[in-house]
Amino acid sequence: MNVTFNNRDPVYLQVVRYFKEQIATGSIIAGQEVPSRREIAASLKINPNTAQRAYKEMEEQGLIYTERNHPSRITTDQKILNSVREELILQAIDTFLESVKPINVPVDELLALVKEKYVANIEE
Amino acid sequence: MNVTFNNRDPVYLQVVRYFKEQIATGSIIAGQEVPSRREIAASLKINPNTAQRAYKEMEEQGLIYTERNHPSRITTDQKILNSVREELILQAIDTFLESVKPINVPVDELLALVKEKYVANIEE
DNA sequence: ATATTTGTACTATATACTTAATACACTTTT
DNA sequence: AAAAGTGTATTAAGTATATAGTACAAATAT
Repeated sequence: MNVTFNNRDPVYLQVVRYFKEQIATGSIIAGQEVPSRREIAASLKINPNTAQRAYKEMEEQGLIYTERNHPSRITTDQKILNSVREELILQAIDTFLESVKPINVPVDELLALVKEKYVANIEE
Repeated sequence: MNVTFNNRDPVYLQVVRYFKEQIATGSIIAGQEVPSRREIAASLKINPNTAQRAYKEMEEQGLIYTERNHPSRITTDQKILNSVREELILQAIDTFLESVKPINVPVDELLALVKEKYVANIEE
């Protein structure tokens, strides 16, 4: 379990995002049990209430389900699971393009820079 | 004056960013007078204190300078001015790559999507 | 059966950001 | 000279997020 928090977004949303990333990469799969609220709070060093809030959010988005007083599990709804990866990528691109839009960067310059930094980033 | 705020970042930082974008695109130039705190607060419908905080931040970053009781002006330091565009672009790319890094998207797929969405975004 | 572990709920406090309302010294305009 | 517009500063209050501490019913493990 390896989550690096930023100070910008609410922690509970960053936790949700972490699970989405795990789903997107296939690191966690349909029906799999997720850590309890208290467990994940301890391992991420966050407050159990914050963990609860994250799980509640995931439940509302249909990512996990919970049977009364049983550990929560990743949904088995393949439709939802399959959409996660695309959702994350497209949303990242959207945010990115919105942020550079006001600067009028030519597409070629932009792609070249992204490519360059992508490679550099991997090598780190 | 056309600033669209999001609810994620502090308003004063979004104002700073707006001025950086204007500098990056050459819409405002070295030595140019900027609106007074009260003026920009009125036109952006934000609190004068928030405007003051944004200007104070810009002053600390060397983007504007203020002679006692005179309207603030864009710096004439070309070194600073020239670095703004690159700073904005590289920071956007950095944030973008950080956000997709955990998903392990192949560079080709990523570039293709960025290109596709870039074009689609312009046509809007 | 007892203890531990589930999920869930509630109240209180701390912090960061924003807004609100003034105030003051100095410059420019009238 | 008076009025309006500069930048700057201070204090107070509101909101969202995170933390802290506690509680309870139900399931599981011992």
